[in-house]
Amino acid sequence: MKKPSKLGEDFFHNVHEVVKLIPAGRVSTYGAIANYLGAKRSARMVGYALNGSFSLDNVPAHRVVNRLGILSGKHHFPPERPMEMALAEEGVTVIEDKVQNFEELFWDPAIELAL
DNA sequence: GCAGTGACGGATA
DNA sequence: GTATCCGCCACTG
Repeated sequence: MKKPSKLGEDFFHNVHEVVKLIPAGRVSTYGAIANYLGAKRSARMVGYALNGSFSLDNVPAHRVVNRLGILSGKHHFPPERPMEMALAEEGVTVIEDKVQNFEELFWDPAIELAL
């Protein structure tokens, strides 16, 4: 038997996997990912997991924002490459730390991966 | 084991 | 829109 815990290393890993599945030019939210992983009330854990994503190069954490489309984690990015810039490079318009056209760019794993 | 903290979300005022 | 409170769970001291 594996670890019976709902959240743990698997959760941490799953978050990275889902984030890596986000197509360029699209964005997702902590809540959506948490919901997809079955921990919709643990959106905080998603943010925590993304914090560990800095150990990896394949995790585009800049595509993950809060439900308002605000770059909540921009303060955790290196000043050399802020989220706003990374998103702009992919065609996402960001004004004052907020994703414009958020509803259209929103990518929900629970929906996109369910098809 | 307990308290504080955190890249959140929702409800309430 | 802002402020406050609660819930949820992992990490750190």
